[in-house]
Amino acid sequence: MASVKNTQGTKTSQAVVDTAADAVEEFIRRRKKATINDVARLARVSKKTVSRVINNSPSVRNETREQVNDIIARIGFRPDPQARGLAFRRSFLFGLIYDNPNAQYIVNIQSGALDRMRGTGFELVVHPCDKESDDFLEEIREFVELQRLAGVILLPPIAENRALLAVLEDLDVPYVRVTAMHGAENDPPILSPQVVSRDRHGCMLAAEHLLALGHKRIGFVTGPAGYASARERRQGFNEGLSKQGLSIDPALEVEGAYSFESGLEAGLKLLDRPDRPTAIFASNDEMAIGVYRAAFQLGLHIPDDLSVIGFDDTPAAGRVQPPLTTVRLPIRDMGRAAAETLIDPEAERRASTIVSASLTVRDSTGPAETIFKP
Amino acid sequence: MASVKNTQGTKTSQAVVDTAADAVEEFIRRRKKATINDVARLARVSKKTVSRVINNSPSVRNETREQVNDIIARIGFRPDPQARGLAFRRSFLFGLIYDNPNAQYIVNIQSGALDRMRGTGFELVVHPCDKESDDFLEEIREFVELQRLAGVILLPPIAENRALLAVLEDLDVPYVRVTAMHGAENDPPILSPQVVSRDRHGCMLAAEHLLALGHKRIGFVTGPAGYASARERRQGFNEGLSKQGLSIDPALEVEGAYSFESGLEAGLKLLDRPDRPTAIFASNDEMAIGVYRAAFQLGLHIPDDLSVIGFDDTPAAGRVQPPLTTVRLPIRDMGRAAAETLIDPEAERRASTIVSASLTVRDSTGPAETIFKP
DNA sequence: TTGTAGGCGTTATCAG
DNA sequence: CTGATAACGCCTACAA
Repeated sequence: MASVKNTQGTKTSQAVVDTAADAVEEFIRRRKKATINDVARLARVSKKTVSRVINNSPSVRNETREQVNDIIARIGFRPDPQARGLAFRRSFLFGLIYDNPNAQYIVNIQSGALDRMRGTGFELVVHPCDKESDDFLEEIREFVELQRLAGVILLPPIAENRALLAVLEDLDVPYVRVTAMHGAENDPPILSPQVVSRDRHGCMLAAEHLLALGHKRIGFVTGPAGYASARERRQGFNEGLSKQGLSIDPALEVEGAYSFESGLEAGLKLLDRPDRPTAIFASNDEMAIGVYRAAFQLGLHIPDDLSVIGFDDTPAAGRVQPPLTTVRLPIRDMGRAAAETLIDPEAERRASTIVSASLTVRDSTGPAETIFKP
Repeated sequence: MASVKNTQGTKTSQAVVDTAADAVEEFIRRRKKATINDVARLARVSKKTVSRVINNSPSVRNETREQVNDIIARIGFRPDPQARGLAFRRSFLFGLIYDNPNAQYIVNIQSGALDRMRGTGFELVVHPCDKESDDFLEEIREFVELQRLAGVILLPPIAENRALLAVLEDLDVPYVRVTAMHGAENDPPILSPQVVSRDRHGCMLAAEHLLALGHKRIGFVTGPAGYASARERRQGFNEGLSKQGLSIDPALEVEGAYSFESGLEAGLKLLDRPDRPTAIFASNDEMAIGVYRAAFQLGLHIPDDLSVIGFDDTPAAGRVQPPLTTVRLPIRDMGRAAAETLIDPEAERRASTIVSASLTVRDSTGPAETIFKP
C-alpha cells in the first residue's frame, strides 16, 4: 500500500517525476504483467485516458499522451487482446479458411499474410474445411461467430462459393477473397474485397511461348469445372492461341482435377495416339508433372518429343527432370495483400488488389521442329 | 419486457415447462447470440449454475443440469471464448510455433492437430519465426504471454532449443515438442511432453534394404549438424549397416542442409569420381531429389547405375522419375498426437508419444550387381 | 481534455 | 447444491 502522496509544498514537476519514477521501478521489480490500471496509477491519470492513448484518440493533450506512453514503455504494458476483444465485441484474430490440397500454396499465403500482420497485434487462426461436408456453411458460421473474427481470408476454391460469402455478409465480418481475376463470363463478378491474380495473362504468355517455338498441335489439360482459376486459365490460354488464329482443339482437351493422377491420366489420353500433340499445357504443376509421368511411360522425351508447361511454379517445378517451364504467381505477395486489405481501415474501397503472373521458362519446352519425323 | 411470471396456482411442472417454452421460442425468434444470462433466465437458475454446467462441475443436481443443458441446446448457446478466457486468465488458443521450410510438413502437422482439435473449442494460431533473429526468444515470449495461449506445439528444429523451452517453462504454458526420438548421446534428453518419431529405426530399415540389394559402397548425405533428426538418422543408418559389419564410410559422407541444392552438391561430390558409391542415402527427400539431379547431370541412371533413398515420403517422392524409395513418417498422426497431448488433462504424465517410421519402397533402389562393369 | 459509472460475458469467492 | 457479488482488463456513454 505504499501509495505515494504528493506533498503540497513540493509538487514541482521534478518532484512528481521522482516519486513517479520510484513507483515505476518498484512496479518493474515485481515484474508482473501490467494492466491498464497500473499504467493509470503510475501515470496519475484515469484508466480511460490510458485507453484513449492506446486507441489513438485525438482528444488527449499531447503532454498527457507522452506521459502515458512513457509509463507504458517503461513498464512494458501491452493491452490484453482478450479483454479488449470482449469490450470491442470483436477479437484480434484473422481466420484463414480454405479447402485446398496444395500445401505450398497454403503455407505461402500464410507466411505472406503473417508477414504483413507482424506488429499489428493480429494473429492468424487457420481453419481448413471440407466444402463437400453437409455442415460446411454452418461449421464456418460458428467458427467466425464464436471467435468474433476481425477478418477472414478465403482461398480458392471456396473463395468463389457464393453461399459462403452470403454467410459472411450476414455475419458482418470483413473478408477478402484470394482468387483468379474474373474475366467476362456468364455469371456476374463478385464485388467484395479481393486479391486477384492475372491467371489469364499468365496463360496467354504460356500460349505465346509455345507458339513462338512453332507448336501447332497443343494439348490442354483443364482444371476442374467450376473452379474460377480453371476457367480463367483456359480462357487465357485460348486468347494466347488466338493471336495466331488458333484455339484450343476440343479433341486435344482433357479435364483434370488439379492432381498428379489426373494429370497422368490426361497425359496418357493425349499422348497415346499417332496424332499426339507436340506440346501440352497443364493448368497446374501437379498435373504437368503427371504429364511427365505419362510421357515417360510412353517413352517420350521432354522436351525433344514433347513440350510441357505447368502453372504455379511450385518448388517441385524446379526439381523435376527436366525443370518445368511454368507460370508463376506471387503467392506470398497475395497473402500479404490479403492481410493488408483486412488491416487497412480504408479497405472499404471494396477494391481489388491485382497481382500479375509471369512465365518462368525452364527446360521442359523446346522448338516444335525437332519433333517432325522425316 | 414480456417477462413471464409464473402464476402461483398453476405452477405444476407442466405449466413451468410451458411458460418456459414460450419464453424460449420468443428468444429464438429474435435470433441474437445467446449469453449465459439468457440461459440462466430461461432455465430459471443463476448464471453461476449455468457456468457450473458448462464447466462440468460435479456439484450440480442432475435435474438442474439437464434443465440447463436443455435450454442451452434449444437456444444454441455457446460460451464466448473471449469472456471465458478473460475470466480464466487463459485463452483457448494453441500456438503452432516453427521455423521450418518444409511446407508439406507444416501443413500435415497443422491438419493433424486441427483434426484432433475439432469440436474441443480450441483453435490453432500459427506462428512461424526466425531462430536466427536477435529477438527470437523475446518475440515468442510476447506472443505466448499476450495471447495467454492454452498450449504450444513446437516443431523441429526449434523443438530442440533449450533456451526456448526455458522461456516456455517460465511462462508456465503447456507445450509439446514434435521431434525425432532421442538416442543415447552426449547431451541429456529433454524431459518434457513430446511426440517423437523413430527416425533411427526408419533409417535402419533403409540401410538393411540397401544391404539386401547387395550394396557395399554406400554414400550418406547427412542433415545439418545440430539437428536432432540429422543425428538420429545418421545413427540409425549406421546401426543398420553395422548388422553386416559395415558403417558409414567417412569418405562417402557429406553434410547437407536438408535442401535440394545441398543435395545436388552432395550428390556431385559423391558421384563425380571413379570409385563412386552404388547407392546413396540422403537424410531427406529434398536432398535425395538433389541427388537425382546430380545423377542426371553425370549421366547416371537411377536405379541401374545408382540406388537412392530419401526420408519423409513427401508427395514429390512419388512423382519424381523414378519414384523415390523413402522412409515414411506419419506426420499427420504426429500433429494429432501433439494436439492430444495438449488437450488431455492427464498430459502431465510428461510422457512421450512414439510413432514409428516405415520404408516405402519404390523404384529408385535396385540390386547392386547390375552396376558392376565387367 | 479528462474522469465516472457501467457493461462486455464469463468465472471465483463465499455465503446460504 | 445454489446464488449474490465481485472480479477479469478493457471500452462506451455520458458528464464535468
